[in-house]
Amino acid sequence: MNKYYEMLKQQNLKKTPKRVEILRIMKQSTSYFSPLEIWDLLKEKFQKVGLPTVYRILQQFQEIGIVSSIQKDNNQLYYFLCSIRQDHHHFICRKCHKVSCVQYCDFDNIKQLVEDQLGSKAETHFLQIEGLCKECRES
Amino acid sequence: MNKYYEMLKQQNLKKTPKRVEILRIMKQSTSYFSPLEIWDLLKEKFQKVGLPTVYRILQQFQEIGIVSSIQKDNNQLYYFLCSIRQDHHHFICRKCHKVSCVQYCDFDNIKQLVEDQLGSKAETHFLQIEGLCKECRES
DNA sequence: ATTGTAAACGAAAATCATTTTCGTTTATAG
DNA sequence: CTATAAACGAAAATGATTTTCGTTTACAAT
Repeated sequence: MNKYYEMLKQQNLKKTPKRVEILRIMKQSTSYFSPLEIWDLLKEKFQKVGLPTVYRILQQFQEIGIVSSIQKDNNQLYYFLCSIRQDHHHFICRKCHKVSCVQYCDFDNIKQLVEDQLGSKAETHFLQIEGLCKECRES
Repeated sequence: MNKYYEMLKQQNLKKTPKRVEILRIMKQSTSYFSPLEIWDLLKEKFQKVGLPTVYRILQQFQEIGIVSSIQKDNNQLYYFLCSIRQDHHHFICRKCHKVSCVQYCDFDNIKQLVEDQLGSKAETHFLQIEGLCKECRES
């Protein structure tokens, strides 16, 4: 966890009990979480904790690169622990909601295609893959 | 527009003035629209038109494949006209919000990578590319 | 150890996009 | 022309996310 505490300190974010517990919760699981789910789990440890606190912390974690978010059709926020800096993408299991990093990025090729086809300059891209993870497809 | 009217008829959706006008508005532009923006433009033609109607029609258009939606950080809905059936992806200009289709899809390769790396079965994927379009980068 | 201060927090309310309900109107097939 | 399923508007509901603000806390400096 020291890596995360360092990242917090570098951004002038304090190592508070709520932040520590949210990190602990997210480290325990490979799934993505909604703010509400995190809140429910936080309440097991703290008698007083507000939902806005959860939203704030998750946003901050995303800003400093501790968590990433996934996109869903219902347009709600979901977060999972991922602080890999290298370009990569995520595979999400439809059934168990596990998130796995996929070491793959075709951005150089995409950039060139966009340049050739449209004359446009590609700056960022977002790729998300969904399906059934190894465990879920076997059961 | 006949193509769209055919698509409506096939799904038992009537060719109503509101649907016709929304199609006309979206055909006029290469940008994506929020439901609110569509509503504002609709109100120029109809004195009485509800925002839920706009939401309903855009949802239906998406379901039958007349429009696609894009993902933004603010988690709001944005739609643009696209009824290409072939696998492809979209380039979005950060500045003018124009959406262009990119004839490219690496899904077979992604499927194989996911299989090899994770043992998981990729079923769908979502790729969105952002940057500056030809016109905006030149100005 | 004490203190000053910026950061964090909780509670409550606000915001705001989106959806639902329901009674009325309309498109269109027969 | 009529029947009927679909569409619509108005109003209210929903529900996720954010803001405000007064209080508390972490922690660096003393």
